[in-house]
Amino acid sequence: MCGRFGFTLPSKQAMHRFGLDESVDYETRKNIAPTTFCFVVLARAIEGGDGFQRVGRLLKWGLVPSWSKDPTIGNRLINARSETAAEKPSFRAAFKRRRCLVPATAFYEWQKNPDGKQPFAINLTDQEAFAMAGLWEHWSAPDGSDLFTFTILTTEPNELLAPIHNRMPVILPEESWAPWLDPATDPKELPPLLASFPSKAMQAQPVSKAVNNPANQDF
DNA sequence: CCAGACGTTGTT
DNA sequence: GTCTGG
DNA sequence: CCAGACGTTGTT
DNA sequence: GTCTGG
Repeated sequence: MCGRFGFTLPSKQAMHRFGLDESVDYETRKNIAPTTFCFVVLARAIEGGDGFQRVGRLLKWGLVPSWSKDPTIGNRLINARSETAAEKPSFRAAFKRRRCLVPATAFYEWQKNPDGKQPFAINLTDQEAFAMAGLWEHWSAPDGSDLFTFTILTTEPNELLAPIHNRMPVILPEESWAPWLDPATDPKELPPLLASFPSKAMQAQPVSKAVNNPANQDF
């Protein structure tokens, strides 16, 4: 799965890396936990024209369905299975029209062994920032305020991740970013985008258990 | 018709 | 054990 | 994902 | 919101 990740690319460079037309400033973080506001990339329709622009936004990690009465459901919907998200009531509306990229420079997985759990950091061998596949949603609070949330899609682990964990986040190759973001993409074209990323371009290293505490940013 | 559920992970 | 919060 | 909290009554 | 179950 993906319950923790890091994103250390500064705002200005992220605009270039992800081809953004508009964005927001944020603090880089090595240790990003669920329920916090995170930098995501989504599509915004061009007014009076065709197509869309890519915009950067800060959304809360943990998807709250628009019909939910209790927004704390988001604490448990930090991931969505890519195999079933198109059908699940909590995710299907977002899967159709509100897909997003979740930029990261690493994600963390915990490997169970006889001594306990060993955290691993996984990133791209070339150290580039990458994009995890996400879904976002809008929830209106009873008091009229708005809450924008997102979740990260998961898939089968590749050869690198299999010894560590039984799920991994969906990582989108660059050529998949546009069709994933485009609300007009034919739904039939989406499942092939969600395959496990090739392990040859990735590396995993054990890291300090200091990562366990979301308050720790240095380890 | 209304009421109630709607999710993921991992562990057992 | 199970839930909430970061 | 992990960390941290969790509750009532009655008695001392 | 939408589906399932009674």
